[in-house]
Amino acid sequence: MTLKLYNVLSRTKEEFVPLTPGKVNMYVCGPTVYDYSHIGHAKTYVSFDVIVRYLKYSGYDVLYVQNITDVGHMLDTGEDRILKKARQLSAGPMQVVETYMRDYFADMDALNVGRPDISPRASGHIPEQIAMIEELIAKEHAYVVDGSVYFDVTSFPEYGKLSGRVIEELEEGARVGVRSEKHHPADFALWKKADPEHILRWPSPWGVGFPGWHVECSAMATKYLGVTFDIHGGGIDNIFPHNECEIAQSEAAHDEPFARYWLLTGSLTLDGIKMSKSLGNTLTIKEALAKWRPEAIRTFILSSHYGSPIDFSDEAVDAAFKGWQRIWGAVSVVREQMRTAVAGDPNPNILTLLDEFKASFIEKMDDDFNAPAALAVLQELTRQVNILVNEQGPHSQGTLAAIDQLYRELGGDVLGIIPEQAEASADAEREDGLIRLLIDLRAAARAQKDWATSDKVRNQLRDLGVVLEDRADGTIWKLE
RNA sequence: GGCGACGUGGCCAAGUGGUAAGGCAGAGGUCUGCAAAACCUCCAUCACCGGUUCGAAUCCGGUCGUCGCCUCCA
Repeated sequence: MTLKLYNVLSRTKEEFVPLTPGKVNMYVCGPTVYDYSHIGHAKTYVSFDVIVRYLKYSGYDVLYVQNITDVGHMLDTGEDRILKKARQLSAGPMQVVETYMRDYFADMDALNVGRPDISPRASGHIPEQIAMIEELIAKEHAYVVDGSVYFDVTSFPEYGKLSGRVIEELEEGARVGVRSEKHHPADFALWKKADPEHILRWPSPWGVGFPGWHVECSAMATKYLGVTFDIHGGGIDNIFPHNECEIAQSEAAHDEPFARYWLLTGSLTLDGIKMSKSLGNTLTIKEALAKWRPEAIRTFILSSHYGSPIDFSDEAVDAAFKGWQRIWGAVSVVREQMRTAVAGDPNPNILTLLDEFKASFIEKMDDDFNAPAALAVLQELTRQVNILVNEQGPHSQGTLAAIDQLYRELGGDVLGIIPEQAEASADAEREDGLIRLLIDLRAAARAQKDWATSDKVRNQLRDLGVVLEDRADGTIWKLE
C-alpha cells in the first residue's frame, strides 16, 4: 500500500517518497484576490483539499501553504489588476484585497475546503522577494534595467522543463509589444519600476517599485517550506509561464531542486467553454451555492480525476447531486436506526465486509488520488448498506456504528461530502423534534387509515422542503 | 503556427496489455394505503484506419475531432 502520484515534472506516475519520512511540505498557488471566486477556483481547491485530506488520513504530517496574491499580478495592459479594481470601486487597494480575500475564505469554508496551514500574502513578503532577487543578480541570473529587474532565461538551461516549452520557439512566437528593455523576449520581470500613479509600491535597491508576479511563490514557498519541498500544486493553466518561472528563479537562486512533485489540476469549462471575464460566461461559487448544496458541487468535482478537465453544466451537477443523495440516504438511515438500536457488538461478517470496502477505497486513492474510483467504491458500499438496513436486521448498535464510522472516515474525513449530522444549525435539534412530533401524529392518522390527514402532513412538509419516507421500520425525514 | 491533453453506452466518468467500475437517465420487476426510498434484471467492445502481440480501449504510426496553454486567469 504505497501512494503513487502523477508528477507533471517527469510526466510519469511515481511512488511518493517525502523528503522527511512521515512529513509532507506542500505549496499550492492561491488566488489573486481582486474579484469573487468562481467555480474554477472551486475545482482547483476542492481537488487539493481532498489531496491534503487523504495525505493526512494516510498518516502524514502535512504542512499546507497556499499564497494570496495581492500585488504584482498585471493585466496585459500593464495595469495591476488590484489597482484597477480599486479604482473602479473608489477604494484603496488593500481594502479590495481584504474584501475579496475574506470572501474567498468564506466560499472555501462553505465548500468544506479546509484552510491552508499558512496563507502568506505577497505584499507581506517584500523583503524576502527583494532578497531573492538580489541573490539572482549576484549569481548573474538577473539584470537591472532602469529600475526594473529581469530574469535572464538564457542563464537557466533547464528553463522549460516543466511545461515543455523551448526558449527558441518562444522567441519566434514573441509578440510585437515586447518590452524592449528585456534582453530576451522570454525574460520575465522580477521587480518593476513603479510609475507615479502606481500606488502599490515599495523601496528597493533598484528604486521604488513592486515585485513581479512569479517571485512571490518562490520566495514564500522557500520561507515556509524550505529550499526543496515535496509537493507543488496549482491549476494546469499556470504551468506556463508562472510555474516554469518559479522553478527557474528558485533553482537558479539556490542551486537546489525546487518542488519534487508537481501536481496540476485540469481546467474547468462552463458549458463547454472556458470561463473568462471577456466572454462573460462566469459562474461564481456563491451563484453555484445558491443552486446546489456544497456536497453536490464537491461530488461533481470529485467525479472526475483531479488532473482531468471538467465541464460544468446544470445537468452534470444535478446528476452528481443525485448520486450523492443515494449515499447520503443510506447514511441517514443508518444514523436513524442507531437511535433505537439495541446495544451489542458489531457483526463480525459485516466488519469484514466494511474492511474490504475500506481497503478498496484506499487502493483507489493511493493511485494518484483517484477520487472518482473511490467514489464508486462508496457507491458499491452504499448498495450493500442499503441491503443491510432495508432488507436485513435489525442490527446492533455496534454494527450500525461501524458502518457510520466508515462513512465518516471515507466520505467525511477524506472526501468531505458526508456531513457530521443532517443539519448543523443551532436550531437543528428543535427542528428535528418538531418534525418527529408531526411524524408521530401522522403515524396515528395512518393507523386509523386516515389518509387525508396523513397526506396533508406529508405534502405540506414537502412544500417546506422536508421529505418524509415511510419505511417498514418507521418514517424518516430529510431535507430537500 | 508551436507545446500539451483528450476522444469509453443517451449524459457524466473509472479503467493504460488478458475479453469494459460507478453514478445519472431509460425499460421491466419486488416492496408499499399512496408517494418516496431501496433492492433485482436489462441497456457499450471503447472516434476512425493501419501496425505490434497468442491477446489491445489500453503499445506504435496515421487521419479526423475537441479542449487547454503560448497574453491575465485556478
